[in-house]
Amino acid sequence: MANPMYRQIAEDLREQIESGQLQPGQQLSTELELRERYRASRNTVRDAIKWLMNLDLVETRPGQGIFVVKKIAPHVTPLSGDPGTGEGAIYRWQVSKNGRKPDSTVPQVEIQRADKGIAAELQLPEGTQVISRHEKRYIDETPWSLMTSFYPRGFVVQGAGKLLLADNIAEGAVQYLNATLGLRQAGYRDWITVRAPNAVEAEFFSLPQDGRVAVFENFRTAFDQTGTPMRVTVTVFPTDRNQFVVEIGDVPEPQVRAAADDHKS
Amino acid sequence: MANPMYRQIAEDLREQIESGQLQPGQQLSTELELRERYRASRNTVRDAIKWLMNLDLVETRPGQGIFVVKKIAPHVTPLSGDPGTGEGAIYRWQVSKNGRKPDSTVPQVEIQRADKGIAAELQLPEGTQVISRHEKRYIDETPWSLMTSFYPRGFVVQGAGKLLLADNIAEGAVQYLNATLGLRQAGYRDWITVRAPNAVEAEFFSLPQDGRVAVFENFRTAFDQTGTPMRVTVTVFPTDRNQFVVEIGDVPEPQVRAAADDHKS
DNA sequence: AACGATTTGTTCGTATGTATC
DNA sequence: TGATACATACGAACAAATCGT
Repeated sequence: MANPMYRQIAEDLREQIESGQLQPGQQLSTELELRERYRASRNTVRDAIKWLMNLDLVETRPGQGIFVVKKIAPHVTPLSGDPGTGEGAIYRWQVSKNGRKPDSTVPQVEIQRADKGIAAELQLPEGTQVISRHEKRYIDETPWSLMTSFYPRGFVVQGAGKLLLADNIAEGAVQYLNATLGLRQAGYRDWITVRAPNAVEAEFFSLPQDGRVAVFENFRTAFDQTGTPMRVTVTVFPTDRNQFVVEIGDVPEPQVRAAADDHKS
Repeated sequence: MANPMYRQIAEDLREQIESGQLQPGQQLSTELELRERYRASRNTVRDAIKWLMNLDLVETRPGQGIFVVKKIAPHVTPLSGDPGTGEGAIYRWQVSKNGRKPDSTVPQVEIQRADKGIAAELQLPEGTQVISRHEKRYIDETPWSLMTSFYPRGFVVQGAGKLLLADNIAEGAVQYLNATLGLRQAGYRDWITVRAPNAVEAEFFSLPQDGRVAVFENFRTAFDQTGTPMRVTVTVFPTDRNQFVVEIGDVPEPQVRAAADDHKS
């Protein structure tokens, strides 16, 4: 009696879902049937469903019904590795190594004025022109991440003209900048946050319009051999299909592992 | 007209919040006033408020009113660093370096049977007894993270008896295991996921009971000089107050930086 | 292509409970 | 204690999406 009725209904359905009585993708009873089963009004049943939607356990489809959400098999992105490796090539390799099909759009290249955050990372005055290279990435045809790299505009006049071409740089941007400008990527810093998706991101990733499913935002600042920032890459990953690994020091070959939960009260 | 009324109301209020017209912590008009201002019923106004609550922009306090949420100043946890460093000492150092006050409970020690995930990480059979050391951590009196470390039970009979004491290990667990068992922490792997908090976590961190604010879950597996796992640490961090940095290769001194958003459509 | 049946989405009204000041 | 404000619950009506006939 302590809990309101809609929570009790939600708890009951939750147990059925988490016990596997209701399988992912399976349709549950309609609002009308639930109303009868729990002897509650339609609005109360709907409140229970909303609760479960917030927990990302069910989804509703207008005109069809209520369904247990199908969890997407996550992709694990390694954040550590050879500091001198580029982004594009290693992405495809990492994904296909796991037997999945990577894909990405042709880069969309623009010249923009650096906003405060990008300017600070690149150690340039705010408003300085920078080259922005934007790419949408997919795994098994599903939208997976949005990547945007920013380079100082000066790189182009110094001889790295390919940065302005809307085309994949075959040898990778890191190798290309090394060959043309003698810039060696000596290291990078990743800065990981979680936030609600904006409207564009929600649309692209097919996330609910409200903020239920969050996104990772990773700011990667790459430095050359002199410690000068040479690139900032901002990548957005939905948290429902992305995870990260970092390896520091000597770590043996990774093992296959399963998800685990609730280790400690 | 495309959007339902409650969304339009939510959008209007959202703009006022994000433009700074409504400051964090400030009280909004009451449901009654909003009902009159937007000429909508109370339920429609409440739907708009619910939408903003999902986006974590406002919070409601029964008997008081509706308030713009105060964002908590985030703490940034470095995931990279000396692979041989322990957890407890470096945590306090990292936090106080930023001028904030760290705090943590005395460890709560238990002997548990390893569940599937922990057993796999420690490369032990499922159900093997392990030592669990659980600690609650605070920053500036605010609950900040929940940490649980798991060690093989065998460490105790081999001479590392302090692991069973409900007390902070002054020199740090890593140094202690080195001194007693000759185990050197050669490296570790962090595996980062995001999920909805469970009831206990929501309670401890004062998060809403539904899954609106997610938590990071970091599985850290530490390996000794032979490549054998010696510890698994599971730490849970609310995403609304925690961020991470990883540095790979040569990275210059970090700079103070501000948040940035929406770099690319 | 058109229609009807089913199902969820939005909006209103109303009453009562509970928390805070 | 009373007034105020949000929380829960019921009922009702119409809109919009989907599917099968």
